[in-house]
Amino acid sequence: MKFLSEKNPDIHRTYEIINEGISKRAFVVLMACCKVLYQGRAKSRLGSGDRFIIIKPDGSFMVHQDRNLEPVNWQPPKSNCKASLENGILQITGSRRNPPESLEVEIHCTYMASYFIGEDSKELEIAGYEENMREMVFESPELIEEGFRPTSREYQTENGFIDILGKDKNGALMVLELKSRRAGVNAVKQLKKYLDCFTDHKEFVRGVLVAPSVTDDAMELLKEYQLEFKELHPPMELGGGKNLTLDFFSSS
Amino acid sequence: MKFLSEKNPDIHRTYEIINEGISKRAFVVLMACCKVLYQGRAKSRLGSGDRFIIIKPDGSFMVHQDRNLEPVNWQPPKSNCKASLENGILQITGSRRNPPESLEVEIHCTYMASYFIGEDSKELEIAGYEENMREMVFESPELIEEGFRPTSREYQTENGFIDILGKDKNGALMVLELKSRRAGVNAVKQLKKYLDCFTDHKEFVRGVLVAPSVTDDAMELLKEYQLEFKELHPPMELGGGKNLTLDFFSSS
DNA sequence: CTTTCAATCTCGGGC
DNA sequence: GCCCGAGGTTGAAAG
Repeated sequence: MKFLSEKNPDIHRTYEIINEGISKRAFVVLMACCKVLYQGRAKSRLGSGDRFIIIKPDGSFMVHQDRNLEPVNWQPPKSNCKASLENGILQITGSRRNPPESLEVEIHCTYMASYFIGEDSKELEIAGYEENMREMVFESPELIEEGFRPTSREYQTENGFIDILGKDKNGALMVLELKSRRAGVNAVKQLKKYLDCFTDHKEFVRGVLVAPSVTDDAMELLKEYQLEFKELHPPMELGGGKNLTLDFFSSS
Repeated sequence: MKFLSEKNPDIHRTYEIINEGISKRAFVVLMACCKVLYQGRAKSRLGSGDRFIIIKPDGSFMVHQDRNLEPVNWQPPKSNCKASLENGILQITGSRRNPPESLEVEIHCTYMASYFIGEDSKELEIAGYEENMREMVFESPELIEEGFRPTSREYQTENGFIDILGKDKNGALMVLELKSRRAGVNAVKQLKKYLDCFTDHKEFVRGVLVAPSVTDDAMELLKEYQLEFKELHPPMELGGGKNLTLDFFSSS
């Protein structure tokens, strides 16, 4: 890991460090007093204050305040980040063509300027998504109910894609809408829309909302529409089959 | 701005810096080789690599890789962040009760450890759909009231930018605050702040909140401050992003 | 390239 | 506190 970090660099030195970091495709990090202007999909302005600025090697560009998880302003990966120093004014500009937009950060004073060239080849392994739930239901249909047989996933209707289509033990058609987290009224409305595609169907079609839980409003709406709810939690198992919790911190 | 930054601190020193930073409610920043485990709404694992770690005073906790805008793992504001050093293993844990979840970062080696205590009182001012409303009012001032003449938009005061400044048919100054959605008490307070910039003005200054509707609380506050409300709906959106793109090209 | 949709979405506002 | 809707959503996958 190569890196450089300086405290209280002046404007010119800050300019040098930023350029060096960007040209070396490093992780550039500043703590500085700045003001920010964004123009593009919308338009925003942020007055002067102390903030944290990050430029990643992939072109991601962020300005973080001391609050909130999200950056107050940003540019996505692949944006073109450049520093400029004109008439004694230091500015970092991140821009892109499609959509046309730019983020301008004017730096008044730098407390710390750094860049890092690190190594990180690991990718995140994650579980607990709706897709994991879909797989689980296909592999173990009895989790929905005894005798359930899924026939197709992502079944296309004129009102969108049905998560899972199947039949119950009596041969009645079942439409499943899956949610990986607590489901609200929107999920019920979505399910209802799918069922509306089967109004000309001869027999009764069952609609089932499958989620770890539902809001009270959603449960009421389910009853009103004569739909069902099946409690099911998304699987939380990571690949490899190892016992993650026990092995994780003792394995290195 | 107070801050501290050290290069290549050992595990014990890193532990001290993190604790000091958190206890002082500072912006804590690390560049370190680490591995990460998350368990809660979902579950994830990230093997060892060089990453950037941020703990904000509000409890926001992030782990950034050298790619992507979003952190690879995180905990939202108000999470409880603590460092622990046991059996020579340094770990930062961010957790919360509702929903129950935790993020554990095990640090193997630190390249840089810092904390910053900055000042930043400014809030982001953003103009999206409000922008269209402003244009509409400028083109058809009679929508506000008969005889209204807008004089300037984005008028700068020490308390921020006034959406529209103008005069009524009697020549009295009018400060307009636009909201594209139902306005709450915050909008009223904002308007009041702008009016406070005119306390030394000889004549009475009218403050008008322009929005499709207001909450009851906001309406009460308006009366208390002797401010006015004008119902106005934002222009029908014809695919906001595309409009913006077209404007961008035709104006340059 | 565009379109679509889930997300540990986040964030703010109302209730 | 829960719930709902918006977002410069982001990001990934599929067409």
